[in-house]
Amino acid sequence: MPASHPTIALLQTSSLTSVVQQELERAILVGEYAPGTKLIEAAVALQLGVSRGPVREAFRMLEEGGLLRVEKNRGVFVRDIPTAEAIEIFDLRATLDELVGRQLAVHITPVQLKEIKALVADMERQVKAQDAYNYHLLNLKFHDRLVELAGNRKLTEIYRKLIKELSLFRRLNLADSWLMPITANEHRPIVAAIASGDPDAAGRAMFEHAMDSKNRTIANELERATSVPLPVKTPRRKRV
Amino acid sequence: MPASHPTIALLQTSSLTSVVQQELERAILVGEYAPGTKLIEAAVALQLGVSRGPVREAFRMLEEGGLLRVEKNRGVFVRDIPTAEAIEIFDLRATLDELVGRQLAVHITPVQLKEIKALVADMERQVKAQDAYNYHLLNLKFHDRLVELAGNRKLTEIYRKLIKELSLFRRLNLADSWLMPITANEHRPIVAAIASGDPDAAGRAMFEHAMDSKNRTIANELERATSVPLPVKTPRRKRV
DNA sequence: ATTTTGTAGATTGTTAACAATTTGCATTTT
DNA sequence: AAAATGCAAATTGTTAACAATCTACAAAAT
Repeated sequence: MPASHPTIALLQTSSLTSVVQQELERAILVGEYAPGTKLIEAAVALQLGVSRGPVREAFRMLEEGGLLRVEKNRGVFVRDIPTAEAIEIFDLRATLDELVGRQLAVHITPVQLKEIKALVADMERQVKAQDAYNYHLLNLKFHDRLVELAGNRKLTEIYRKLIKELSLFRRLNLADSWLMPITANEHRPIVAAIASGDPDAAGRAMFEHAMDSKNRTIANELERATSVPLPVKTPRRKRV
Repeated sequence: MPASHPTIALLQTSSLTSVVQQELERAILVGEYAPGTKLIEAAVALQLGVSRGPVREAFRMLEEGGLLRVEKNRGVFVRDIPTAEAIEIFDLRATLDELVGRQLAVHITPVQLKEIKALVADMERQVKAQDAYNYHLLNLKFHDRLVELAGNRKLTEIYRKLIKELSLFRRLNLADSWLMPITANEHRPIVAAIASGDPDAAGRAMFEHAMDSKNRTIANELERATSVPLPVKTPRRKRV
């Protein structure tokens, strides 16, 4: 089977639906559509130059993926992850990270270990440079790569889905830049535990790191919620 | 907000898309559409008395849910979970079950414990009665309920998704009825560990049970695969 | 005989039109 | 003034038609 022309390969794999899905997902994750935003079929269709059919299909996929919320006859909205759900996701992620640590301690190769160490070093450079944005990107990359190296594709798939949902949690992403050095300090011990080949130690290190991250983020969030109680605009409901 | 008339509530919540989605999911999980089966839009639409639009939207949801596989321009198929993927799912489930055990050991109430014990007793009755089918249903219920009682809705959601995918793994469901008494014997120790309040013990019991189930199922599958090597009909691919 | 080519039918991808519901706002009613 | 009522516009739900692609099979070429 010869490698097809790139344009042909593109036409064979991507339908309008899939392109719309990817583009909407990108826009949501990057914050172009904030949580709570209503997405109007016709507007999206017009903007992307397609008809409403593919847009609706993409909506259904993103709904199933946890990024959109659909209210029948009323529209689809970018999901806003409530704190309670974020806590659940954090707990779940901690357990998955524990599994990742256990797997890596046993199966990681020297080459992979080197790659991970390079990421940690890179992050430490961003800390020194006070570059919260690039640190954030590298941190995502670091954890994503660890999961990937654990070698369980289903795990990777679910992990990524959880990360996407978390990114809709109050768009906290860059806001908490002052704890950058704190989280950074936990990365070397994690790598060391993995390198030591002790599954329990590596699992525990990953778990604790995830839970620390959870506690910091939630504490942060609760503080913000109490100090700046911006009035919640309740959307009008249908009359029953 | 007064409780609406049931018919009104139905009309407000369920669109054609959602009904088609649920009906297809039911049919797939119950085995009416075997893994590998091609689903033809027009045929499904005709059968359910709707147009192709809602069917396509339901297809996209089920694709995202892991029950269907879509090949552009060629159709959608009921997914056939390869053994490698089943192994991944089993491993993942074991870790999730471990989390469930840890949570339950700490948080389960006496009433809930009683409910679980009743399920175990019921299963033991099915073993005595040699009723593999009802045992299977109760076993699903048992584990599903444990996850539910762990109190993490995101965990429950993901767990159920994994179970659904597993049910597409060679439709093994009832086939391995002779190991019914084996798995049944592991349930009481699990409940005991949870009741003891020791998170590590309960987590370990759940994890081990899940891994045992994995090993039995995979061994079973491999054996069948080698003893009855029925020729795999390779579908015709497009010429490139 | 095997492979290639051509073509009709089946099926999927996409769009456009129509139907039903909701939303916003002016008007009326209390 | 506040609450109900009644449209018109906006938006979503659904269907039907059209376009593009694939599949199956027959005919032709090697």
